[in-house]
Amino acid sequence: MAIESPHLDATFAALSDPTRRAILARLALGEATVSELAQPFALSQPTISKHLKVLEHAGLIEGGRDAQRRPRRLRAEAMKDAADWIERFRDQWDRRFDNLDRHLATTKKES
Amino acid sequence: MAIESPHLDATFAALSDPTRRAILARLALGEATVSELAQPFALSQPTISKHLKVLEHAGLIEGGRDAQRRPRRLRAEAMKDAADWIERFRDQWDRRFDNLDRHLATTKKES
DNA sequence: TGGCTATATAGCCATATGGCTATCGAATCA
DNA sequence: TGATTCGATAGCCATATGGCTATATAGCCA
Repeated sequence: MAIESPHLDATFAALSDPTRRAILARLALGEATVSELAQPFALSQPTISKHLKVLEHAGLIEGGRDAQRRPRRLRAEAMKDAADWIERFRDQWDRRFDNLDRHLATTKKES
Repeated sequence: MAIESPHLDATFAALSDPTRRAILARLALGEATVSELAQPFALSQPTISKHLKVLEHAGLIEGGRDAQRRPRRLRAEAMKDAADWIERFRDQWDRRFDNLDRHLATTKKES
């Protein structure tokens, strides 16, 4: 278990905001410009740009250029480490649910 | 895709700190008291308590009591939603790696 | 060139975060 | 009872975060 990881820090921090998660979800469908990304939100354009910078800093998106547009696209690979980190706990929550199932089954049988 | 989720916010935010991730990793091995949890870190006891509160608020841990001790244990199920959220992108990063593999294979063949 | 469009940057504000020390409260033990 | 131990809480500080408006920059079009 890596004791420190600025990359994980940045990734999880980036994912902790609902606006940024929505942006990532949108980008999963294909690249989009800043104005397209901003459109669903009641937030100013600079605020969206700030969110994009956070996502970029975490490596979760990257930007190209198309004239005066800066289309962003997803870099889903940047989520891999975060996913791996969480997945290590999967057996523990599975086990929990198994126990619950077993418990419910027992309770049912007893009633 | 849920548009808002305070629970996901709190979970990802909790995971964004290396101290807290280390605490979770420790708790994956079994419950532990505050002083046990604090021991590996060069941080004051109140600072650890603050981190524990963040983890508790995210539902990632829970506390019991044993005399004047408050042993914490992991609630790994609380990671499930976060894991599910991330996993939706897995095919995208797999595809990326597949593309890379294919590209490398082609390059190799050509050289 | 001038004006419009797309985006970035600067600067401000309020709140949150992560650290600390000092202190309180509760339980144990001598 | 009094001292000790475990942990929580209060209060302080510096920095980060998420929002805004105003403005700068860059590219396109008339």
